[in-house]
Amino acid sequence: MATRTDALTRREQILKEAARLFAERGFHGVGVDEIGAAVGISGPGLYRHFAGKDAMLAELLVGISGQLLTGGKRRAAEAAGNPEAVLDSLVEGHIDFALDDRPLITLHDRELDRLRDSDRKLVRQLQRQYVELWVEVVREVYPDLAEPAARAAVHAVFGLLNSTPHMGRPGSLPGRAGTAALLHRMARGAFEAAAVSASA
Amino acid sequence: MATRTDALTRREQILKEAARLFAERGFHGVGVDEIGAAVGISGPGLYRHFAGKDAMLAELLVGISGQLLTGGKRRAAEAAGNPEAVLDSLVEGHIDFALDDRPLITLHDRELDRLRDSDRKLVRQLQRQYVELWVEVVREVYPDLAEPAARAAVHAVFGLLNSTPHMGRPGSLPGRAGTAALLHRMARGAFEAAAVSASA
DNA sequence: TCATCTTGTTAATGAGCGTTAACGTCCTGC
DNA sequence: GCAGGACGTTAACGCTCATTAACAAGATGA
Repeated sequence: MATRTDALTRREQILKEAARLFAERGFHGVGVDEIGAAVGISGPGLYRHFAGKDAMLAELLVGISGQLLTGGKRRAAEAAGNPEAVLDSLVEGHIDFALDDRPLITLHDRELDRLRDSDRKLVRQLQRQYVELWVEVVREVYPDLAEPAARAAVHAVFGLLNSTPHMGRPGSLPGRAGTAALLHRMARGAFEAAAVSASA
Repeated sequence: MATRTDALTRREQILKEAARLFAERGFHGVGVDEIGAAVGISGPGLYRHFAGKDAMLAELLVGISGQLLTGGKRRAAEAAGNPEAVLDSLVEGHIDFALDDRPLITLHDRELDRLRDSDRKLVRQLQRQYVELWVEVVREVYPDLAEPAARAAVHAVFGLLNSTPHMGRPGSLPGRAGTAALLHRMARGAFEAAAVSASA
């Protein structure tokens, strides 16, 4: 039994490879044999670890949404009382996630509809809570922003931050730190610009 | 034979419904019978109009990329000599597209991998040209922005503008005009913020 | 030493689905 | 008025693919 120190458990290996493959070719586009092959076992051996292909996707998506929400809440609590700092921390956390787990980010808004009703509802609820967390903070930093506009702005900034999978992999970028800084500035600039509607 | 005035040709009906269904449930997630049913004919009747399911997706994606590029070139030519105006016009055109053809925007960066090699290459080439068009204009407006950063910024703004499908359909938005204006301000604000790296 | 759990394997099953065949019908133009 | 194309229909084929069955082999522990 693989412990904490030596790499990943078989289950975790499978989830990681499945995430990569799902992100590359879509849930329906990848077969169980391929997922098995990616971890060195073949085909139906996966069923010793998961109830089915659907269960892998469900666990991935619920995990993503949960991680985002949990991390967001933690950051909000850490910088509580300082909305500017909370917003910066949320942006930073989301960027880390987008840069470090590109396949998961891709899955996150691409394969949600393939889930069983109950799982989909759960994921949507987690996503909604995450959005609301952002909306609240954004409205504290920019009080002039009405709630519908704030919500739209938050979705737009998510789109901005989640664009990392579309950027060519290696050399065309300013490096990880530079990309993170660029995205951070752009996100804050986008919110700032969204809020100037108060003057009109 | 349906002419320009009365609604859509059968082919166009099919493409429209196929786009909607592909966007909702993914290319592999929707069957030809469903597409047929959506236009009132059933299943294999589609093969009188298209060589196959793949051909529908190919025509949709090539069409999208082509429209975006053509429109972008036209706008660049119309406002030539005034980079600020060109950039605003590009942003406006992209927003119109994102708001009026949400299903197509969704397909655009979701199902590209399901194409035959030749079609995929064509679409990628059109997309690349479109990106380059933006990058050139952005670098004229913000000369301090290095090319890799400009390219990353363009992708990020595409992500921002293409976020419309994630916003709840009707009442939660500030209305079409308001949403368009909001997205426009945010896009410009994001570029502006991207460019302030020169001061650091 | 022997039951048992874990973790695999390969072969079979069965459903879903894209595609083709074979066959009608209506409209059009000579 | 009738040949032929445009446009549909239903039935059948064949392939892919998730899932299950049946079976094996190494570790564990009484």
